[in-house]
Amino acid sequence: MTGHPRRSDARRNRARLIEAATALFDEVGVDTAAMNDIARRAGVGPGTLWRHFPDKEALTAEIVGQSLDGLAALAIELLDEPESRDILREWVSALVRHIIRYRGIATSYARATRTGDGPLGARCLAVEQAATELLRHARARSQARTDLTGSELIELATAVAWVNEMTAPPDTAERLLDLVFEGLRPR
Amino acid sequence: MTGHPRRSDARRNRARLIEAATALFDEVGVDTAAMNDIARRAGVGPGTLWRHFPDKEALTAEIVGQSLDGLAALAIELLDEPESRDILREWVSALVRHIIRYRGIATSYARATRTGDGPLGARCLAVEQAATELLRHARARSQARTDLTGSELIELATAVAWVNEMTAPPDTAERLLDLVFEGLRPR
DNA sequence: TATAGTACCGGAGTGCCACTCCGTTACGAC
DNA sequence: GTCGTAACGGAGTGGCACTCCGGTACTATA
Repeated sequence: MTGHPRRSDARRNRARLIEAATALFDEVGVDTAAMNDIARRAGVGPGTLWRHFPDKEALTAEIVGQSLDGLAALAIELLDEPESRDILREWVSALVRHIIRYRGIATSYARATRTGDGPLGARCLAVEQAATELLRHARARSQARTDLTGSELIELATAVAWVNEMTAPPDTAERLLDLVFEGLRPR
Repeated sequence: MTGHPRRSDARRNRARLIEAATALFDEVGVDTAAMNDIARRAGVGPGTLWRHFPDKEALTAEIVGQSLDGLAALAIELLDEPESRDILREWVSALVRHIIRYRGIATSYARATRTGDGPLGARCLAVEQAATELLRHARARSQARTDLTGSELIELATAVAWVNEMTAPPDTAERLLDLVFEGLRPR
């Protein structure tokens, strides 16, 4: 599946590109970071960047993918935790923090989750499955309404992350999550 | 404040530009519509478009502003309705539908609401005030939790509208609004 | 360890975008 | 009618994601 092993310079350049992109994404956000800047920072020509990653989303997926996989793994860990903890809420918080970490990524997520294809698509589906699993667990403990689906949960989490990206204060997200979980009506 | 009356050709071109932009925004969405295309459709040079509207957001504000004002007005109307109706929920639905109507507008809204300046800013502040007023009304009738603020309500509505823009089915919004209003927990 | 074959590289180039500048046109005050 | 100037048209700019191709350098083979 992975085909022939790549040439040594190709491997080296790929590593440099990922390193440069990670740094730039952290500094200025995914949507602001220009592909040419990433290439220059990696000490590599633009053409090289585009050969390694066919479009910007592919590069983004490479950078962000690992921590996305981490979210699916976190769900499995949490399912083994003691009963008392509200693991659904904890996991959604982690998801939102993850999206916020890379500014400008919420849009890519939403699109990838919807279509399910592209380099991000598969990972987003895995995250959605994790959500469904956590939801089943939470429902059994009366911590979530029974008609709520995994994709709805993801959609709301993504939406909260997006609006938090837009509005300056970064602690808004937790408050909004509280509102979404408990509802806008009085209890 | 409005200065000298404009020349006749200037007034005519401005009207044509607004007409063309409205049509194109409706057809392809605000973010996809290119300024040059709007100018060509209006039968006007690009320079003319840019003199009338200093940037794309100014044009957007002009097109979208009227229905935004309509939302503030709608709030006042609703406050006179009979007690039985859930006017907060109705108004938020209208807000979300309004944002969805022009694809790609949620981002501009979120930014304008946050900063409060720019041509959209003032109108967004008015909408936020309307939300605060409706919230006061709803709180008195136990239809909203007491610690919910107008800006939080707007943020959540904008977030739902945005995620609905991203995910294809346009009827998602009402379902997500239901979830947000009632909460993800069992009642 | 020289050489050939080719995987890979560098960077100029493309098309589209929002946005600017300036020489020219035509409106309307007199 | 004529003149000052508001307003116009459109070529131009810089930055973006993305492409193409002539040249470079890695590695399999001897």
